[in-house]
Amino acid sequence: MIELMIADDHAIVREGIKKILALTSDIVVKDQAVDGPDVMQKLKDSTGFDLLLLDLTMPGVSGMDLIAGIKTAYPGLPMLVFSMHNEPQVASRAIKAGACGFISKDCDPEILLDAIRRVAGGGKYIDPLLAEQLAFDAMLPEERAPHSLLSEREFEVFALLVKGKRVNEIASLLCISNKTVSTHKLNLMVKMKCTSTADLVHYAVAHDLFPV
Amino acid sequence: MIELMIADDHAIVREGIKKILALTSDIVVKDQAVDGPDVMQKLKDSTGFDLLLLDLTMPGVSGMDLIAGIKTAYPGLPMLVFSMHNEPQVASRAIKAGACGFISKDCDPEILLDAIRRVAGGGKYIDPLLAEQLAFDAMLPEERAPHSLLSEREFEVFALLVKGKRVNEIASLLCISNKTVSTHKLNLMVKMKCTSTADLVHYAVAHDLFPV
DNA sequence: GATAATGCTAGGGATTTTCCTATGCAAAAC
DNA sequence: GTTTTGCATAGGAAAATCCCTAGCATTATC
Repeated sequence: MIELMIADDHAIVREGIKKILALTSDIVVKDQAVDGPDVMQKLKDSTGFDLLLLDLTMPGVSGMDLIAGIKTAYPGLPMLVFSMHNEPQVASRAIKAGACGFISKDCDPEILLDAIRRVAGGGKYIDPLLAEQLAFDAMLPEERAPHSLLSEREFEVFALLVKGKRVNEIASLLCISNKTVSTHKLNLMVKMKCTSTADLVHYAVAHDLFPV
Repeated sequence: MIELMIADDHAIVREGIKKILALTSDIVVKDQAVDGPDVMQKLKDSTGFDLLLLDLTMPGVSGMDLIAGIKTAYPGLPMLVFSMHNEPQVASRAIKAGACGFISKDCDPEILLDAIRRVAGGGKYIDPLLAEQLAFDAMLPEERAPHSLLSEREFEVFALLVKGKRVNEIASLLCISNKTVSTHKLNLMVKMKCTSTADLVHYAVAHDLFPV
């Protein structure tokens, strides 16, 4: 019998998962939490969980920080993380932060059950679709995440642009000519396949770079 | 008997709603769709729906455009819109676009049922929490969300800027001078207390305006 | 060791955007 | 009925940014 806690701020999602799990005989929802602090509190009160099913995007603490915090406090607790977004980069970060598995919310219910059983059993699980994308990323350097192609300087400029700095401000900060910054910007935009600063920000948000 | 269609790209959410509705005897899920085009197709194939339960954030078409399009094509079909985020402004815009009701995904299952029954019966429904916030917003003009202070035209320019359009592009799209667009941009930046386009995008993402 | 590739740096000129100013218009306030 | 306020619209000058080109250093390749 797998006893797990669901952590998600959306009641409908929680209900959905509970109903899906109710169809099984080997998985039972022991408790549920609605945000980061709630998770920590309930983990402290009762340590008899076999698995934590954790939504990545909850109000309050950053999801990654929450994963890392739980991993530190309860190293033996398997965490299966799920997210609305199915960005390979996000999955990768969640795994690095200490999750044992990652699935997308648009996966089939059977996949959810499969993932829960594997992770609760000490195994690992990544959404096959995401795994495939990650594998492709690793195999084809040219096809890797665009931002990993940036040079140091380009990434610096990229970060400052996303923060809202203008070309001239960046030039002052880095003590280089605005023409140079402009060149970096041009080059990084090509590498990132973006055509505007707005696109850069969207990219940064989608990939959870530069967390607030 | 209320026959409805669920439109949501996340299987877990769809399952969750179905299971909640399965507990009732007067509501039945007749069909489901996973994205905007899918919704339109299935509406065309079968017009016998009493209600459309629509997720605002689906891949492809913008949620608001989808609502407006459905409203135009099927004026008699009641739409109950739900969203992950509970920004009052988003709810307000959805209603304006043609939705008959708006609930947040973190509402209680009972509220979902209540909302479905009311909207299918030709009534309206807004999440009480959101309604309260909207009421407060209306009462305290100074404390309102910055973007609610924007004029129609300013909001239009704001949306396009966030989408990555440049001033000149926007001028062409709206058939006005780039100087005018620039003025709108300047004014909206002041109202939004932003100093760069990047800030605008951050704001839009944080408040879940313009869902993809 | 020669050659090629990559990254950081800019200049010059074209283009875009900003900033200040201003007009007409409609609604609201007085 | 006049005044005020807010909105949409631009023009012109100035500033910022873009785009093309290029030098120089480091590293990789052969």
